[in-house]
Amino acid sequence: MSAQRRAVVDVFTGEHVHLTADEILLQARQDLPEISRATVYNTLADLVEMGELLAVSAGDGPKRYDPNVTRPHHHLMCTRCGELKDVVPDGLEALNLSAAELHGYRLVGVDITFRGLCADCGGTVHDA
Amino acid sequence: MSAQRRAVVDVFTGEHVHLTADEILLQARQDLPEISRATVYNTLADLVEMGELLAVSAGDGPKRYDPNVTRPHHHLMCTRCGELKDVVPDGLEALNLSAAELHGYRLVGVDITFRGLCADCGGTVHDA
DNA sequence: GCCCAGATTTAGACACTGTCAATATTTGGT
DNA sequence: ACCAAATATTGACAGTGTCTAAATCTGGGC
Repeated sequence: MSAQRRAVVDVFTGEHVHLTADEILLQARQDLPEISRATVYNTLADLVEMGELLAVSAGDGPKRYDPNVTRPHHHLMCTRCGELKDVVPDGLEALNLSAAELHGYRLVGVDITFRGLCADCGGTVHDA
Repeated sequence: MSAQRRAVVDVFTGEHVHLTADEILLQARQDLPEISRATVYNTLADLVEMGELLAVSAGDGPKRYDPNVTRPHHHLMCTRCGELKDVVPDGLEALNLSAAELHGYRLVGVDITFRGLCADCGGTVHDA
């Protein structure tokens, strides 16, 4: 394992946030200033392939990388700043598609994204 | 209302598919060959603003535009070709986040995307 | 019918996210 | 130390979407 890959992996140790590739690049450059963008993308792709990271594309904006791969979960996204939180909603078991709704698809999984405003963007404060 | 806007609106009459901006541009050009890309984007943004269309960004690839705004619904997406179907899953009412899971967010809505393979991409046929 | 203000359209440049190919460098085994 | 294979780097490229400046069109008032 090269120093570059270690620098990318190290970004995630202790971090429980969902970073974008660009944020990961900036963080990794604090350890290893000469690391290139392509290497970060390559390493992230490898980590996703290996199952060490989850790539989450929610709404607009760039993909975010989720180091929480041990517990299945869904996401709560701030529609203003893009911040993601992991959540495990209640009532998941009851959710399903009737045969008629399947339209001949072979179902693989389901992604649930709750949309809202985080505390910093006006969450529980007022209504606009 | 200009001829250009009409050409964009006309793309959706009778169509029940979820087109990308590029597909809409190509269709509109069959009526009005000189229509520009920027106008299509402007018009789509206006239609979304007016509530006549829903912009759906599911997974990778470009946004798709959903003319079904009368009935709330969710989506079933082919992870290979990107095709979208509208669905209304069972068990929606039971789905929710506990207060602890809200993390101070003000909840606005929820998007549910079922992932699968459509019939053309290997849906009900076999496993590889 | 003409004119003008405002809205709309256009072309093209630009930005962002991500991918790719060619080349250079590093790594680890022998 | 050498060599083959893996990895990293640079910079070009692609797809999607936005923006700006200039041209054009529209519709109301006369």
